Amino acid sequence: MSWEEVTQQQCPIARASAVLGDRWSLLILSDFFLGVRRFDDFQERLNIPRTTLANRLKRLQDHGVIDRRVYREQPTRYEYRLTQKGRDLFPVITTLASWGDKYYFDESELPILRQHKSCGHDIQPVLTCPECHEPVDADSITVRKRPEIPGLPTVKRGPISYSSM
Amino acid sequence: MSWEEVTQQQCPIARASAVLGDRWSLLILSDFFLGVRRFDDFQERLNIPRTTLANRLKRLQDHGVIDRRVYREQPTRYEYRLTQKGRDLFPVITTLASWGDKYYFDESELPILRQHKSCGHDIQPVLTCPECHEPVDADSITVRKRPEIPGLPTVKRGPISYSSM
DNA sequence: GAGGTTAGTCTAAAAAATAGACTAAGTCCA
DNA sequence: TGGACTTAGTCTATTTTTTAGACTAACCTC
Repeated sequence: MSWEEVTQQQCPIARASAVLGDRWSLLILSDFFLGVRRFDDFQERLNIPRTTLANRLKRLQDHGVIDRRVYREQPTRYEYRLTQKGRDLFPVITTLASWGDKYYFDESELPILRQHKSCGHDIQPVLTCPECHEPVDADSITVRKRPEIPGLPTVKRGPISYSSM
Repeated sequence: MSWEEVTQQQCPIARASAVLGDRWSLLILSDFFLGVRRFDDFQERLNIPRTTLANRLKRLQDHGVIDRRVYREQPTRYEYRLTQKGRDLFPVITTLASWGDKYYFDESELPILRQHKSCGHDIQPVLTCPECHEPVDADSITVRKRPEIPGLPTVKRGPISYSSM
């Protein structure tokens, strides 16, 4: 099974991995959320090989996560911007950063601080239920496959559980 | 700059990418949250090359995200389990799944449904401020570098903004 | 006209991923 | 006793991807 086929599966994580599943894409995205937009800025900040950066930006564009726009004529220069689809990755980057903060840094030594504009606190955002507003974690959620729908592909990778503990 | 060096940076996303930044790790993690624990089950569900799977499980172990335990003697058989550090990746996998659901599936055709045990609703969890409980997105957060601390490495990849719009 | 800026491309070498056969140490069945 | 099955991997050769770093194009500034 080729990587193309894997990422075409009936699985949102597979689709997302087609876009973000490599060494650099999460770091590039993270830099986008820190305001970076230009090729050479990404290249210098990340120390990413130029060829690889060009390929990654191309892929993010192809998937509609960023777009490229002219910011100066003569000579024509381009910069990259997050699309709405790209901005919607904010929760992913943020929860990943919180996890990294928790396991790799002391609380007093966090490299980047995130302040909630409206209330003024430095925060690590939490995942909550949109219906009852309680925090949710792995134990508070039950996953299940959607019922088979005629005409739609079968969900092959649903939840399982082993009989033994 | 080697990948080892990149992932050693003063940046939580870099540290996280050292663990998860590749084609397969997010998919493997996702399967862990669906209850999968055994080598052959991962291999069959994901169609991942056996060598690659062995390497990934090893890396996740090395980083303390999963551990390997005996579940049967004679012959000795091992299975893998998420550690607390691994379970703490739940928000990352969940927000990534929500993003994939939003952009790659119709609402009525989501492959996997997540039900909040306590309130019973099928939900897409939302990111909120732990202080004021409002939802947060990219626009509601201000990022800044931590002040320099003597004895600690400088934060090289802080937020930037360009003068022009 | 020398040097700088910017967004890339090109090439050869190194590293990583892949397919698929193979292994070890047992079990289960007849 | 032998044959098929189970399970968690390893081994090897090939293909794909990544990498370092030089180079380019088209303009600007001094």
